[in-house]
Amino acid sequence: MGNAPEGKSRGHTRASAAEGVERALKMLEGRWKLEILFHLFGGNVLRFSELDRAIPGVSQKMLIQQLRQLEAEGIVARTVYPEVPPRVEYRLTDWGQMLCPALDALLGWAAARP
Amino acid sequence: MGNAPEGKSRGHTRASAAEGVERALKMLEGRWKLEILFHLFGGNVLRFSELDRAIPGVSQKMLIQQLRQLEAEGIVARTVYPEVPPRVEYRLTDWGQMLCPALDALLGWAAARP
DNA sequence: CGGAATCCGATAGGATACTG
DNA sequence: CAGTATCCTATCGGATTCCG
Repeated sequence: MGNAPEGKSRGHTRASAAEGVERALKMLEGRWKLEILFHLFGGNVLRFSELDRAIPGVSQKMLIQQLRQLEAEGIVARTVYPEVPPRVEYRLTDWGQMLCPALDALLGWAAARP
Repeated sequence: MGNAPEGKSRGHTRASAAEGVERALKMLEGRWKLEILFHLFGGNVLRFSELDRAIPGVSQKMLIQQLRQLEAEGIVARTVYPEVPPRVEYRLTDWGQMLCPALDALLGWAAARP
């Protein structure tokens, strides 16, 4: 492709790397997603109402919206127990758990700010 | 604080880690920021017009806006040469360069999607 | 060349009320 | 309990025009 001065860790082109990271970031964008994720990291399993109470300021609409998006992306798993009253539990998928070190790298970078 | 099942890599509380990552992500949010960053990674130094041409679809307004935000956050450095016609160059700061491995971690995670 | 200023539509997110 | 549905606002981003 003309010029590739030197590769970054993998064999991506600048364009595809930008797109890939962009897609990854899009999955995490949203006012409440990170807060949800950090409550679920470590294998925690929480019900809708527990998340609602654990995250101050979130509305039910936003909470369910962000959860649904995380679920659609395969980061969060949703389990419905056919009981009455209804019980729904949220946890991270295996892949979702793998986000932790990546976010930690980002946190480390932010902490290194001059 | 009641319960701390087990810490993640560092000594952060869930709340502060979420906030920290949230701040980091906010710096990278914006339609064109990643594309800008990937053009500057590796020590590349580009003029405004070069970035403009290198990033198809971006308007001057958006380009300058995203550049200004990256500059304000200390990720990008802007150098003005008092010539005529004017010349302005953009490059990453040292700290900005350090973003690369963190984004690569994110890319690696995205690539591991089941 | 490297912007700034203005207008304008789309979307993200908040408040509130209602439901199976 | 775990959501829907509706309305409303603020911010984001695009298009265009003008300036030193």
